[in-house]
Amino acid sequence: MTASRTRAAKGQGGLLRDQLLDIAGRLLEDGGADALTIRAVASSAGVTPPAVYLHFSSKRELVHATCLRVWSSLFVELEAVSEGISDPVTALYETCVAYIAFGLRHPAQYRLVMDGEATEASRHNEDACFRYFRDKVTACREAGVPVESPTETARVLCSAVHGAVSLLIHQERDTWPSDTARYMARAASAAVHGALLTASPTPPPSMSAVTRPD
Amino acid sequence: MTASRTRAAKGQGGLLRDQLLDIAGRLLEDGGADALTIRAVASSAGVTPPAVYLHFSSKRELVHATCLRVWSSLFVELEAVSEGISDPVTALYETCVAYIAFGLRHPAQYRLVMDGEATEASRHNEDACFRYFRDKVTACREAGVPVESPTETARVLCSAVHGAVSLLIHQERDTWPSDTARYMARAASAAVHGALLTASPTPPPSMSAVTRPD
DNA sequence: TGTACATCAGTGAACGCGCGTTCACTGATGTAC
DNA sequence: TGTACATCAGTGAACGCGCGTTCACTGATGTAC
Repeated sequence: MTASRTRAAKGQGGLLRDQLLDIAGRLLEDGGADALTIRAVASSAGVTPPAVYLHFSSKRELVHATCLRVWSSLFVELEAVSEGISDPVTALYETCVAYIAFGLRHPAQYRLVMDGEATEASRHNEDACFRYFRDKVTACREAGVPVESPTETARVLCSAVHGAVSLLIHQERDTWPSDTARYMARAASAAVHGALLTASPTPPPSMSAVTRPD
Repeated sequence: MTASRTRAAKGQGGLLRDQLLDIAGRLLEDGGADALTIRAVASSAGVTPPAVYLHFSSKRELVHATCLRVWSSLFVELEAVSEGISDPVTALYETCVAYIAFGLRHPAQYRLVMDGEATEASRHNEDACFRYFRDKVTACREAGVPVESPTETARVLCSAVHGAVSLLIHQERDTWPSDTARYMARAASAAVHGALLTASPTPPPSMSAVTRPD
């Protein structure tokens, strides 16, 4: 529906491809996954639907390329966090905060990659993300934190941070906690404490386990 | 598609309604949310699509009724758990386990009520569920666990158990951890420990906070 | 330097599909006289 | 006891919709001779 557009020059057909991906991202933000259709993308680009097929062989591939973009921007943000943090537990905590922040900042994108249908590439990226967290857990163990199984611990950790994102983005924005930063910090803190403190043989929770004798 | 069916007797038209809801649940289990269509429900019941409108005024209402069933069976299971558990922290923990178990046992139903579009009634039930957890947290506080804000703590707790369900049901079943019961216990334990131990002013996670001097 | 041609970024119209939903109708059954 | 009638659980055919996708075509542009 966007106004006229000048046709790309001879060798520059590929420019449309990037433009279509930009638009796909914007559609996702504005209207969620249902708004991401070939026709909407085309019309937003000021182009007819068949033009999309010049660059993506199917809708599936368009969605797939959109997902890859989301994953890579998430990875960039996560990797930027640990730089200059020497305490591995603190680094893990800040990684959790960054993950939650990313999800809350891009709810539709987050839903697409996590709730969307699982392609092989999406599985691969999910796995890479999991391994990223597991490596951070392993670093904690190497620094002396008692962790029996980094894989199991990372799974618990990931489920907690995923939940922190997921719970909010599946409800109306006006029911979100007033102080989002505080929520993120608290959720990340609980995730790390919960995952690491149960990483060595621990009795199930009971009064005596959670009250500290003063 | 199910074989012939004998038409209901004179006053018994309502029988079809329950049958349609049973079928809706089964379709959900077998094929996910996409499989839940008016036409599929009708054809599974051995009836034509317009017959569905004798009992539900729209697809939305059919879905809505299906959601209500899911919520009420979840509540029944949660409430059965606490009976006979005197330690409130243990009761909270067992509630978390039961919640996760329910979600993993009914993935499609869980997705429908949590990821589906938010009707007023679904919001009401989500809220009731949240309050259920919050009351359990409050019980812990009354027993002496230091909890600054039960609402905030319950939110963190809910996000963790929701994540424990959500993370698994959004991936292929063959990538699930081999020992599901162990996963549930660990995730629930981490959720409760994480939520309660950060419920009073706590420094952010760091090496010194998670290593116990022996 | 002019012209024929190949290239390539797009267009325009149409396809079949499954969906939710509507509408006029049917035919068995309990009930009133 | 027999018959006309109202009731009501369903049918059958069709509607419009937006979708992904296909196919034959167009028209500007760089290039070879």
